Amino acid sequence: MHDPRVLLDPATDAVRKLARRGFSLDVTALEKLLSSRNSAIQRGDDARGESKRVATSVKGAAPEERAQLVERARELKGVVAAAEEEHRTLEAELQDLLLGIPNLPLDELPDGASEDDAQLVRTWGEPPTFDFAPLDHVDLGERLGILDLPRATKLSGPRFAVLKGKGAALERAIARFLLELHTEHNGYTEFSVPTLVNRVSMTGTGQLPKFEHDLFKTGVGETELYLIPTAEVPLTNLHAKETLATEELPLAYTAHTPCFRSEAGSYGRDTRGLVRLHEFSKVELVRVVEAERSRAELEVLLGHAEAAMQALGLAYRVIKLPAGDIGFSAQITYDIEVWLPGQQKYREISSCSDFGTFQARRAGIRTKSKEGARGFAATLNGSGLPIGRTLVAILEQGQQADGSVQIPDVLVPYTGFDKLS
RNA sequence: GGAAGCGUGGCAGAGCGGCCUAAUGCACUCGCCUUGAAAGCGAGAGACCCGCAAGGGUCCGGGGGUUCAAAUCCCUCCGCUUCCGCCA
Repeated sequence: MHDPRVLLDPATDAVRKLARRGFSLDVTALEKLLSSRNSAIQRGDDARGESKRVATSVKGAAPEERAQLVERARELKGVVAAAEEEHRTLEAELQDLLLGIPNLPLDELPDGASEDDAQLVRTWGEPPTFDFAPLDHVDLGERLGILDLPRATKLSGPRFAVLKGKGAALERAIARFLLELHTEHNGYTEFSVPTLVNRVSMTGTGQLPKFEHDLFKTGVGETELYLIPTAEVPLTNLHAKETLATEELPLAYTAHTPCFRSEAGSYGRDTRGLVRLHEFSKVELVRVVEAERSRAELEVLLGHAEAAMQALGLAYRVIKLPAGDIGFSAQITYDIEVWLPGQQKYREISSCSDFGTFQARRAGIRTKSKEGARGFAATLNGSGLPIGRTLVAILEQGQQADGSVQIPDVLVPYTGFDKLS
């Protein structure tokens, strides 16, 4: 969420920036709403102040004076109530408006709104070449007997997966490897968090109110809870409505959780295999930092995600998304795309974003320096990595002529085997 | 699910409907003292909102009500604790 005064400051250049991502900001409406809200607050404050003074003077007043004072106090009570009511209404309107305005893309982002407009940052590793026709992960997985999609559909429907035997073991191994990499080498603290969260938490990170249709929701009696689409939600909201001392920043948190996505609007895309599921698991990285440091911290975060790719020996490239293609809460996003021989394409495997203070304002994550300076924190997050897509890449990049799959060396201590056959 | 109790400042803990602008202690910050520290003494200090500022307003778990006036009375919701029941 934006600070309306900053948004309206011409120096912010908000209208142009938001237009780059296809959002048209109605400055006049916002200005009008803000100033009427402020004057309602002022009127209420003034009346309440007088009301208090009058109430205090009632006690020692002479009887005839007293009646007059009480009369005046009754009047003021009405004024206060009216001003408060007006404030409440306008405040709600203002919040609705502000909650629907996306973050401002940084100027360094390329123009455009499609994947094709992304800017290539670098590539790492050689896409493997094969002297045979490489299979995709579904064919590989089924031949190896580690993947059972028909039964997943029987259990839950399309876009679910069942892994079996060494497939399940490999999934577990990937998760353990990633967690240990990030906790032992990259300085992250591991958390185990709820995967069902309330509406406030979903609003704090920006999934709500705009993207309700992307979420799975549960309802039992009066209780409504949402299934998290990413551990970003619980990890970032851990510090909602808290003031953090700047000395304890940056915070670096990780968690391995299931993620649930409705995938509304992606009908027909990636219907095959493990690439796009309603439920998958992911090791997520979250950083909470001082506002001025957020851009630099994004490079740090990206480095941690890349370190995982490199340790696994997976060929990938990094792209900077164009202004029109970044998520609602982000001000800049890098995607890591892994080479998938089965598709002969680079496909997204990790998204690393800097949210600036956008989420912190919504969630109320404040900072206070030793000198007493107060502000909002900046938040960042990135996948480090999603287990399913990583498994896809390992299968496809590691496949051999005989249909077996070579397991990356770093995973062998966790799997206990170095080959799927 | 049933019963009872409790929610006050960073923590602990007072608080007859109006002098609560919330006592006191601990912790904290800054002085004095000291070679340095501790102790002692003195002073100070919260958060949020409106305002360029001066300043004003709000905050005793949340919301509502009674009253000229609520931390204090009433209702309701939430959370915590204890006992019972149930349960992995």
